[in-house]
Amino acid sequence: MEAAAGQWEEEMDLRRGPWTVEEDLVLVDYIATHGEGRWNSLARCAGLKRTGKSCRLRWLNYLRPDVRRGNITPEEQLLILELHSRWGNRWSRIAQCLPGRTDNEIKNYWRTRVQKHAKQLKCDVNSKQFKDAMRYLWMPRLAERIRAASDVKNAAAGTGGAGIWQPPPAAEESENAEFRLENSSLERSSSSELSAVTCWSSPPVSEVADCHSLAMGRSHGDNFPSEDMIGGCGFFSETLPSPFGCFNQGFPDLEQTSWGAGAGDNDDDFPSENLWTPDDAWFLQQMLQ
DNA sequence: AACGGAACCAACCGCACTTAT
DNA sequence: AATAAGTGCGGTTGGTTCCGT
Repeated sequence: MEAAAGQWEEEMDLRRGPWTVEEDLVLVDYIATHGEGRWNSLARCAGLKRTGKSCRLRWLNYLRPDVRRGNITPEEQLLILELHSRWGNRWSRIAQCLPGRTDNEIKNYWRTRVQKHAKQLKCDVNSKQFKDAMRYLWMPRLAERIRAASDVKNAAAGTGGAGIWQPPPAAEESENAEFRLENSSLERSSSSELSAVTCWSSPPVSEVADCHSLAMGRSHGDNFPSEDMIGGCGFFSETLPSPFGCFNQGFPDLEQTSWGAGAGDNDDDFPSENLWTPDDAWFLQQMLQ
């Protein structure tokens, strides 16, 4: 039977490339009736000239009813940055914490938006410099935006103060809680917008300093960050203790860095605002001194 | 209006791991 | 126990869209 499946794939003139509406309908109908799984036989039985892999990918990334489409919200951006700092390129794991988002979507977001900003800073996206810039500039700024937006919303609604988004719990705790959006203060409103508010702040020096000893001596190469590192630190584990300990390995030549986003930078991370401002340059200069 | 480059994203590929035979 | 098939994941590619010139 299994051998027959392989033979079938060889003999069939398998389609590749973008899916047609007809193919989507066939796949959705078939899964609605028979359920998902056993993708190779599913593809065959449904009469789709696609590999099982292709069907699975199409279903998971696009056709599944709970897939969220549309722009990544600031709250989601913040969560992605935070989780990536913990887990590295564990896209599927990160995606589990953002209901409705797929690993592919998050991966694409990272590769396009985040790496673009790294490029602006003329440093590698995995470099310590960039991670610190994210941590001490980008993330607080995102949090501030979220908070400001919420303040406006609350003022309009006449509701009370915003909740505070605490730094994610220690990994041991979060392994269970997984700080999913739906269970956190980032809960979605019925208008499908994230209603709650967050207040991000840099970790206290002492807290991160505790992590430092664990983080030291480890390279970012293999399986970064390691599980024990996560468990031991809990929060922002792999950085140096304080903002003033950052960038001490040298930041790209600030004079030559294009702090403003380039032409055509219209992404919604900072609408009508550049990510790296001259103020940031000053801030980083102070750190380097 | 046309062109070119950048950005975006759906889909594919290869590999590793798990499960079934 | 060995092998094949199924599944999941991260990396990469290529087509499309957007935007500035």
